[in-house]
Amino acid sequence: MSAEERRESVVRAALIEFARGGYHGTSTEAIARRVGVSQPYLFRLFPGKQAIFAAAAERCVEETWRVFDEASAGLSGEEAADAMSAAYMSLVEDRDQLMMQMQLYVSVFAARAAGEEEVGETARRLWENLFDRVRIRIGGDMKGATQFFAYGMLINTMVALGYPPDHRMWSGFDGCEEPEEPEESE
Amino acid sequence: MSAEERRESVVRAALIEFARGGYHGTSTEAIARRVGVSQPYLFRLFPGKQAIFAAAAERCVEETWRVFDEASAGLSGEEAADAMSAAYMSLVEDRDQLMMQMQLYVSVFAARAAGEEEVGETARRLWENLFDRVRIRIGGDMKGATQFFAYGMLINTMVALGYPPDHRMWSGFDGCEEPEEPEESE
DNA sequence: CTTGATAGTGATTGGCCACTAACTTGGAAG
DNA sequence: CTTCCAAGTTAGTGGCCAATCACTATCAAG
Repeated sequence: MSAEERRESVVRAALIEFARGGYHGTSTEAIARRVGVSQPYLFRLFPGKQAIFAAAAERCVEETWRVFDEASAGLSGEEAADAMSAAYMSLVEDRDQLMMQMQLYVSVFAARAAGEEEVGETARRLWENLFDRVRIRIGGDMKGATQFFAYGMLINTMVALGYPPDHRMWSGFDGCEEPEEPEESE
Repeated sequence: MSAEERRESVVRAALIEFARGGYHGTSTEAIARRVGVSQPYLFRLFPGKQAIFAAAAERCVEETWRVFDEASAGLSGEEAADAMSAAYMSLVEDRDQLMMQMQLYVSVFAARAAGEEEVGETARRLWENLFDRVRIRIGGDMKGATQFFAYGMLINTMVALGYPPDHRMWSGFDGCEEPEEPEESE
């Protein structure tokens, strides 16, 4: 297998492992095992653990846009927004994709707290890119895009906590009806 | 200083450190240094690192509710929602509070991925508790509460990425006007 | 057959870190 | 003054983990 192909499979494996363990909670050993390769070989393909994480994070964002793009191809405005919402909802099945996003966010914060502000700049560029592409697809206004991403982030959170799809906590999304009486004592 | 008082200061220090480094990225040494105490003494006050993290996480959720409760005391409906939104926005200044939340979410996911589903159950109880108290305060409907939390999660994300308060990416929130032309080429 | 490049492994190491054990200090009660 | 307990420390240990080094295997070109 060529080095380039190996790198590709490393990125895929790393995305899964980092999504579950976070940067510090994931050993290069675990990634290597998932790839089916020895641990030292990772350091031939990438300069270090950080580089593997960065590659996985970038892949994660790219992939998210790919899902949105495919789902909303040829559409615009409300229709595009609905299509992308549905697509994101379907990503709930692929928890690792969603969790890698959150790992990216917290890792960026950690890097910034440690004084590495360039990491923050790179990450913001990536994020704004995704945000603006979605925004343009749904018609261009900030309010709509902001709302779209807001619900997306809540979905991420609820997936992290492990709410099953039929749980009452999902009932406040889009077209769901109210399942219970709002009158309760505190 | 009594053991109980020490425990209190450990929880405060741990919240800050864990917020920045995550569970695995934070050493007990760092927490002890912030408290101003030797590292082994932490293990007299708590059974282990996990317990310190759990205490910090619980504190974080409690504190969040305290902020909401204070801000919206005596109010209800729209007024309560607006007051709590403003309060949460002001929490942006206290990044550690917000980031500890995200760390809690990703840690819960990690625990669940490792097979410890009880952690997930506990966390969901905590979260639902907060959610429902907010929901009742703003009038009881799921849709409103869901929207409230959705924007909250987006705020967390943008704080993690380090967007300054006057950045254009904040312009899609509440009463902000559109600052630029939406017509752009992709 | 040899030469060289590319893919890959095994053994190791130095550093960090959670946690333990054994010791010290200070103050209040009798 | 002594006794005792609670608060706190110093020194250590075993385990994990990123990264390095030296080595092997395969294959294609000359």
